[in-house]
Order: sequence, then structure tokens, then C-alpha cells
Amino acid sequence: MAAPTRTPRSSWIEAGLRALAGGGPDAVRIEPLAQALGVTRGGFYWHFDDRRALLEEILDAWERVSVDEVIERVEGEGGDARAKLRRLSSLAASSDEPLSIDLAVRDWARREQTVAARLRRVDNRRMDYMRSLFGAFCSDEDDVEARCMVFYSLWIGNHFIAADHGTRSRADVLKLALGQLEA
Amino acid sequence: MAAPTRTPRSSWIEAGLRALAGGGPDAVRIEPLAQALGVTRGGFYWHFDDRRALLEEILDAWERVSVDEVIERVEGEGGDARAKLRRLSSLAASSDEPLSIDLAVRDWARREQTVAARLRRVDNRRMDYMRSLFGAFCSDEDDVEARCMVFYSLWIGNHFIAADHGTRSRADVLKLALGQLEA
DNA sequence: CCTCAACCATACAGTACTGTATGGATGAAT
DNA sequence: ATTCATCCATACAGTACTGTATGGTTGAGG
Repeated sequence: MAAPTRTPRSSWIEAGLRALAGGGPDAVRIEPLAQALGVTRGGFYWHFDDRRALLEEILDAWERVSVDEVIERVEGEGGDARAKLRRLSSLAASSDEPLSIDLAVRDWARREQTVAARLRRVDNRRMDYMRSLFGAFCSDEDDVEARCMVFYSLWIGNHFIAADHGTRSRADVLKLALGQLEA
Repeated sequence: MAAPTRTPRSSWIEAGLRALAGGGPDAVRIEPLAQALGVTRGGFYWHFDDRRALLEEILDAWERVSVDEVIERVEGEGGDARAKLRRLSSLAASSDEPLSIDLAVRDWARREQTVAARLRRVDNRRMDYMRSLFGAFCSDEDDVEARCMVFYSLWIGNHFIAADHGTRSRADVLKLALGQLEA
């Protein structure tokens, strides 16, 4: 082939993902991205048609890993459904970058139809997984659906809610709430 | 006095609130706001120092009404705690503009400390109100706290989650989940 | 009718981008 | 050594704002 890619597509997408996590879609701008990568915009337009195309690929990348990554980490260590739910909830409570992207996409989806469609696919696949976990020890279908919604709402809501809980920590309250779901 | 204000402070703030609801803080720009109001930016800088000052006042306005408005509408019609909770949840499920602002502020708070502080005040006041409602028929303090968190997470999560529920509607699932909280 | 506070329009300079055009530079493969 | 795909820098024109300066315009109160 030819020379090794110094700043390949993936670099732009990764930088874009970081910008999205940090400042939302409006913060994904080519000039700052180039600066962060230590180059000029010269190479960007060789890889991508325009900013819009990058945004699409950023969402592609997010959609591709946002479900599998989570499920793999939970399934990898075995255990029963309850153990997996506990692992899933501790994973959801962590505040790393993938989660920040998730939250940014959620807000973005409120104003862009195409983003909403992707979020819907992701949420449906995650919900399916949760259904399988709750379904393992819960026979009533209505009950499973309700528990999934509560579980997922706590997962997401935890990061969008800023309330204090007096003497208790947020983790304490989450533990209490999630305890009910395992019964 | 002098001539009546044609485009007073409040008009700019209201327009800003609408822009915030529709496109987040980055969409609150003076030039488009002026266009929406049918004027030029001329008058804006008579009322406000700069864009930042408008953003502050927008948040002031939101913070001022976002708690009281909700509580007044729930308390106004009387009934017991359970009835109030049902009214509160139906109010939270509606997708009007005040709620859009709420969601926009939540995402905004993730990247701005000053916004996070305001959100915290609002969430704490709302949480206090919910505590009083759940506390009316629920003696265990841990239980009250957990129920508040679940209730509020469903309230917020409902709008940030895009999953489908098979044959059930979102409203059905919410009803099921909230039913548990009233027991 | 005059005044003055409140408001609005216009013009200007500046910033921070966008996308396009063009001419390199680099290094593995031949 | 040459080629060629891959990547990068620079320059340009254009857009959409920002904040400032300045000089109207408007209409109720005196």
C-alpha cells in the first residue's frame, strides 16, 4: 500500500466522540478537532464530505458499540440474572466517557429525527436485554416491563438528576431502589 | 413615565426560553432572537450587557417558576397524597414547553457548574415536595427516599428514553411502574 | 409643544468558524 | 528511483454571529 495513515478517519471520529461527550453536538467543530489532533483541517476534507458526514459517522460508531460493549461486559463474568443486573447497574452508575456520549445523544435526539431513530434502536436493544434478565426470575410480563422501565429510568435519570438525599448518598438511594427490583 | 416598552426585557427572556427549549443553550443567539421578535439587536444591548447576561436571566426565570408552577398546579385541586402524586405524574408526562426547558437545562448542567448549581436547587425543592407526598403514607424513611428517586427518575427518564414496549404504550408501562409506588 | 426615558436601526470591526482549491510531503511497494 | 495513495498546510471566499458606537424614533407627562 501507501504511507501509513497518520490521522486516519478513526482519529477524527474518536476526537469527535470526545467533543460530543464534552459539549454536545454543537461542540463537534472541525477546526478545534484539528487543533486537538495537532493538524490543520487539510486532511479532514479528504476523509469526509463535510461536518454533517462526520456527525453521521460519530453516531454510527456510538450505535455500533453502545449496546454490545455494555452487554459483553455484563455477560462476560457469568452468574445468574440477579448478579448480571447488579453488574449492569454498577456499570450504569459509573461516569466514564461512553456514558457522557450516551447522555449527549439523548439530548440531541430531542431535536433531530435521525438521531432519535438511532437512539430508539439502541434503547430497544438494551431494553430487550433487560427484559431477558428480569424475565429470568419474573413470570408476569407486565411486571417485567415495569421493572425494565424503572431500572432504565434510574440508570439514565441518575445522571440527569442533581438532587441531594440528606445523610444518604446517591449510591445508597440507588441501592435501595434497585433492591426492590430484584425481589 | 415614558413610552411603553415595545420589546421589554421579558420579551427577550421569553424568546430565549423558547430557543433554549428548542435547541439548547447554543441556540440562544441574539440575532435570531431579534429576528423572531421582529426587531434588530439594537434594543437588546440596551437591556442586557451581553449574551451571557441574558442566559443568566433565562435561568433565573426558569428557576423561579419551575418548582412553584408545578407544585401549585398539583396542590391547587386538593385530594390526598396519592391523588396528588397521580396529578404530578400526569403533569410530568405531558410534553409541553416548560418540560423541554427542564430537559435542556439538565443537559446544560452537565457542562456548566453554575447551571448545575441551579438545577440542584430546583431538584432539591422538588424532591422535598415529593418526600412530603410519599411521607404521608409511607413511614420508613429509606423507603420514602427510594420511592422519590424512582418517581423522579421515571419523570425525567420518560423523556430521555426512546424504547418501545411491544403491544404496550409508554403510558401503560408508566402506569404499571407508578402503581407499585403508591402501595 | 417639548422633553426625555425607552427603545430601535444601522454601520462597523472583530471572531470563529465553514467548505473549496491547490500544491506539496511522505513512505511502502514496485 | 519512481510512483502513487494518503495525508497535510495554506490561502481564499463566504457565513453567521458578537459587541460597540451613534444617531434616530416614539409617545406619555409636564
